[in-house]
Amino acid sequence: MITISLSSSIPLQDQLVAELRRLIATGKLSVGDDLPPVRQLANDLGINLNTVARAYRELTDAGLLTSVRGRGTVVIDTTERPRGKPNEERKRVEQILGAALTDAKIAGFSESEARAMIERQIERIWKS
Amino acid sequence: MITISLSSSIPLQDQLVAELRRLIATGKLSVGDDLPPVRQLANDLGINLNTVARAYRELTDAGLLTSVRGRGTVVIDTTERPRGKPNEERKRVEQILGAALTDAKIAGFSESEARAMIERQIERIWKS
DNA sequence: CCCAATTGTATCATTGACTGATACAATGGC
DNA sequence: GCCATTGTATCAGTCAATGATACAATTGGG
Repeated sequence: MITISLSSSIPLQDQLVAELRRLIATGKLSVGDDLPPVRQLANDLGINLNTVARAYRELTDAGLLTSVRGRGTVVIDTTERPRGKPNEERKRVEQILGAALTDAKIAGFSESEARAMIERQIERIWKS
Repeated sequence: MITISLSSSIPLQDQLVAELRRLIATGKLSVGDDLPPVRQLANDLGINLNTVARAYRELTDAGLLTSVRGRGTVVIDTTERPRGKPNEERKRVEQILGAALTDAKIAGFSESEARAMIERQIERIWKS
């Protein structure tokens, strides 16, 4: 269900966060669902448990998950759809985004690779 | 002509390479054009001369520039679109994605709104 | 009630990429 | 030949990412 690339230049933690965001955004994970314990997921993916824990922490800080020691990590929010905005403006921005993503696909990038790049850019643009 | 962000999380060298690629791809730099000496450009941008030299070197290795000690750096090819190096390609695509998302933010869209639009485009581009 | 298993968290060390300071080497004009 | 200009090489410092390990809280079985 969750796949990451150990050889990618994209940090493992970022890849994992992107994967989890994708699962939540696409409904593969719903409110109330339990996530695997950090040790189990870390073992399955072949990475350190801290890397998983930090990914969980990042999404917890973002308000998507909640973690309780000894109990586990649960989905508590599935990010909502956008509210109204001028339709033209949305179409324009969406077209630019679509062009950029199309470029990414033509360049040979997979969906998850594109998602990882998107996460990095969102981090840079909205959170720094 | 060349602008980079000192506070960005994207490495300066990568930003500079992307900028130079952009100038070459858009015809702002043509075959035979001289690039600024590494020290001058470094001084203009407020960064280390090595960072500029490494960016030049990267594009030289890619076959777009030629550098001769004591003489300078010149554009020798404007047609090349290397598909070979996934890492370089990734940074190029990431820059385009970043520009699109920056546009979205300037247009007033929130992070979650941007994510929703991204989901829609990914659905369209990769899954249909 | 205890204790052991389970689970997330905190701390410290290591590694590698990025950047910079400085010295070196080649080219060309005078 | 000299020297200013230009790219290159070498070394060091910083920081993010990752990992190894120990700690702390919760749960459930006896």
